[in-house]
Amino acid sequence: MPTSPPPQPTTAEPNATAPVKRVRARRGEGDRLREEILDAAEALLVESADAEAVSIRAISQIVGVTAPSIYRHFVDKDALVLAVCERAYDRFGTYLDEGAKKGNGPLEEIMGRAIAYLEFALDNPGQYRVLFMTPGNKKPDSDLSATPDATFSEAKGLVMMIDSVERAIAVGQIKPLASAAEMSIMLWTQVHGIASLRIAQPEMPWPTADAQIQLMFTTLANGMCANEAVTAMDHGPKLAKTRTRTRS
Amino acid sequence: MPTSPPPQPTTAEPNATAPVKRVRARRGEGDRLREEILDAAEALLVESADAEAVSIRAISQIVGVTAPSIYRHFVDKDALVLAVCERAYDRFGTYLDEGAKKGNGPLEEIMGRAIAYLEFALDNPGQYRVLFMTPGNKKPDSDLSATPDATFSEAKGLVMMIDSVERAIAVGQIKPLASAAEMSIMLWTQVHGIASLRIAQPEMPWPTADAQIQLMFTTLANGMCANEAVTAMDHGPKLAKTRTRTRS
DNA sequence: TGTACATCAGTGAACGCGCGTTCACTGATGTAC
DNA sequence: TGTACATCAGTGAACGCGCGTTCACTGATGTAC
Repeated sequence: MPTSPPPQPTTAEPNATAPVKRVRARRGEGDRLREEILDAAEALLVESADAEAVSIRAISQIVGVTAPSIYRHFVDKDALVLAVCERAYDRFGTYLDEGAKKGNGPLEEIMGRAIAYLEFALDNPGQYRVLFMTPGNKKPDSDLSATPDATFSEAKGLVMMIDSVERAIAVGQIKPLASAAEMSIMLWTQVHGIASLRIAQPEMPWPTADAQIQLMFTTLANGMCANEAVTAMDHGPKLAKTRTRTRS
Repeated sequence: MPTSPPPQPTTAEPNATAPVKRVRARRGEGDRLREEILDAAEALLVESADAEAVSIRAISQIVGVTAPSIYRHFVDKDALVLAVCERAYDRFGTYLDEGAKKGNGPLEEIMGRAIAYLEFALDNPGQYRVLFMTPGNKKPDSDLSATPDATFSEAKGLVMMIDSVERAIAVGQIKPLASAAEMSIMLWTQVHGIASLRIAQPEMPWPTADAQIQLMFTTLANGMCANEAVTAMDHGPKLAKTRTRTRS
């Protein structure tokens, strides 16, 4: 049974208009604000994909609450951003899984995953940016060194991809040009390349995303070079002097 | 003939030690500080590839000058950052051209360019980040709409790449799976994918950059799928409902 | 050669701003007796 | 059923900080006479 709204203090209208006039959460409903804060933070992240333009004050204003009340739900700003990322990351993972489920057979799973990846990234450029285009502390530092192999298994999507590739190789759908892990990473970097360049340089006259991913598939399927040209490609290390840049 | 240093006010040592004690530039040498400012700004950009942690104050401190003197050389911070980017962009372009020159024949030019691209990106992650991993105003907005086709011709490296691909197709080294422009963009996104993911996620246990680009070449050369699997790849549009995201 | 003066590279103090965060508080809600 | 009280969601004022930028200035350098 809905309780009657509390009388407004002194301001003009008692109920509607004005900046929303939040109804204060009930005793057990503390988590409601928490979710609203996350929503607002994510919204800010999306519209101004612009770095950390997201501020505690802006978030609190959207939610219709004062800045300090955020600290009742998150110990500090980092914790908030982390929570936003985790939520987005989870949704991303779920979306990829759904994409994979659409196909039957490992090759179609892989394609489904790649397509879902690109869809999610282009539909959620702000989230994609913080998750995959920005260096640094998405996860608390302690976690990183905690489990040595966790770095990759944390990237759950990649693990699933490796699994699909292994099966595709076993079934004979994919040539084992390298280990399943290396090939999965290649697929990841390729689709990430499309997504991230489009996001970072939206003003460029790109082909449609569809054309791009189709060309990627076609090239993977057919190979790009005439046979007599292939020999040109086989000589030792390609990169000179480059510092490794892994585990800086 | 070196003029004798001016007497120090009251502080301890008259000449050495202490934070460097800049010699003030001569009459015509105003541009010396300008270059030093650019160097410092770029250095900051590199070491803290972390967004715009670069501040006027930090720059001026490195150069050994007070903050306001920067405004004698750049009208505001945006102009400074823009100048840093332009300088880096020029160097990048030069480096790519050198990489291309090493090979003979269009296919080797393409590979040389791709390899140089990855080298530059991994050796200059800070610069690469601002140039290709961060959305927004690298160029003054006016320029963007000025010349309609300038958006791509501004990306000089891509234009050169398209040229190489055209020649490679003409010579029969590359199969025309799509237009030269589309294929060039694909090559760009692929190598960007490798570079940008390594830069954004340095803590991941990546294969060596060399292994990655070799696998990319190999895959482009050979195709990745067994022939009987290829048919699975040919069906209409792949992406659902994704908003176009170009020219937002 | 000597002096007065214009030039101009760089200074030092200050501005207003938005930020993350703290602190003591208010007042509605539910509970114990 | 009625009252006193603990709980706890949210407030309002204030903090210190680093930022980009401005302003009037200083004082060495080069030039004109």
